[in-house]
Amino acid sequence: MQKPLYQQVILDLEGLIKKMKPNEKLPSERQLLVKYGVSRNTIRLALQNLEERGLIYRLHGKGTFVSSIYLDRPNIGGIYSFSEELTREGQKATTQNQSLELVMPTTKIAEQLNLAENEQAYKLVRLRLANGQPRMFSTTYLPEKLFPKLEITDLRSKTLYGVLKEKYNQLSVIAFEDVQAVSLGKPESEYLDVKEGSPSLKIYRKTINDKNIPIEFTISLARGDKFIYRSRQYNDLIK
Amino acid sequence: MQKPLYQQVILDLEGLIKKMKPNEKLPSERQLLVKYGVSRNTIRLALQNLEERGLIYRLHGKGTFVSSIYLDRPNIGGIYSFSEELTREGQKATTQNQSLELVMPTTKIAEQLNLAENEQAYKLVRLRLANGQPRMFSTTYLPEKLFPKLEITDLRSKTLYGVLKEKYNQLSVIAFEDVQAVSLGKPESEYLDVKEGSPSLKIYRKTINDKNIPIEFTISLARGDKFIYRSRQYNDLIK
DNA sequence: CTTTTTAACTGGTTGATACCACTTTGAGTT
DNA sequence: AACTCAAAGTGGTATCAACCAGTTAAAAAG
Repeated sequence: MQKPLYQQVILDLEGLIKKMKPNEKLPSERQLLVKYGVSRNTIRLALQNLEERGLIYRLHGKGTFVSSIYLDRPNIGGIYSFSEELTREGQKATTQNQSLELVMPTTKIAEQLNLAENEQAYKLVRLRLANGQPRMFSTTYLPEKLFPKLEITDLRSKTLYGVLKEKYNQLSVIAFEDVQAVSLGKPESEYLDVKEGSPSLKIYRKTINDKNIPIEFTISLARGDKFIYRSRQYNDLIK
Repeated sequence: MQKPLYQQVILDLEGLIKKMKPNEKLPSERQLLVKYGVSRNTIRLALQNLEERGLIYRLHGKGTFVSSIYLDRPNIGGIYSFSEELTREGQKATTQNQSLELVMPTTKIAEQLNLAENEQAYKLVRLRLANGQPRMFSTTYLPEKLFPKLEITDLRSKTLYGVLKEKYNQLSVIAFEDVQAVSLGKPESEYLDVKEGSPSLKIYRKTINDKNIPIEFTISLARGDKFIYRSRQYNDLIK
């Protein structure tokens, strides 16, 4: 049971890229095709994947090059993780797990998680703090069928993603996030320890696994004055 | 001078998707191939693009489905291609170029653009509208040495990125963006036609070209009730 | 020697074909 | 009626071939 060819090419090219300098030119597609003994389609599949993840960029008529950002920023393309972001800034991140319960989701949530009529979901409410100060208030929904017997005690020593990965063997691959600016209502403002009506980031996140199946849907509220959302956008759009 | 086939397919499928419900099944690749009279390669190219942009998702052995990624959809976000994203949604995107002047940037701006002590920058102020309604107020700084003799008339018929690419051969590759929630002050609230103190997204963007040189720094304010910022985060795993 | 043109690169698009891996369905068996 | 399993359908991987569209450098022209 061997991995697909294009994934083998990806792995090899990743090693090659790591040894190269930013903006250095990679072998052309036709050279790679000979080197690996595969078709050009397969090479292009691999390159496309590397481009999507920001490791390389391609210029029509010129060639394929190592992206510069990758080397400077180790966390490139990684799924956004609250604790990782904070520890990188030297702050201490803690999480208060407020509650975990099995609920019948609203139609909107069920739609996001691809749940059928009578399927339930876990509702996890968390408060994230930095240096003991509230930063983000999150409500997470997880399909019950994917994570049977999830316990709040599972989350005592591990992060949520750690539990999903180790206990349920669920790997998140892509997260879609929508970010909006809102005014805080009363209950949330109390959680975040700010005045009612304060500006806040409302973040919707939907995470899917490698089978394109949704494994998580989270709605977060973050303090506008203490929280910055960071992202990187790659220019791969059609012109 | 015709658009590539797969892009025509994309446009047509976008129209189809808009009429469908979340999680509804699309025609199979082999059905689409007959319908459009193109090869399966072309169909898959189109579907792959739609999948990347989160409009559809595919399940091995089951089919291709309409994504539920759009939430309330008051607007589609992604500052990166404001006009393209909007026209794709069937909305009419327009830009009012308020002013363009050559200025001596603040140290903060100069730092972002890698400018030396006495180097100047163009300051471009724009108001972006959707269906005639103000959505985003942007102030953009461009290094004068990279874009000599930039004229506001250049922007009459083309987008900013179009001008940068065609007149100056500058290709943006990566944009770093920081997003924050703020309350709008008086002048900005008037521009965006909302009450003072309304929640707003403040977006800092730094764009870098293929030589790793900063070519643009923009600070934007977007209406919190009408603008959603969307991003996609990839995990390190190979799909 | 400078300019122009051509040829040889580069990645981008498209077609045709085949088989693999996973899911659902339905015919056949028990 | 329930079960088994083959067939048909789905997207995923892979090859071969050809041409298009930008870019660059070498050859030809002035």
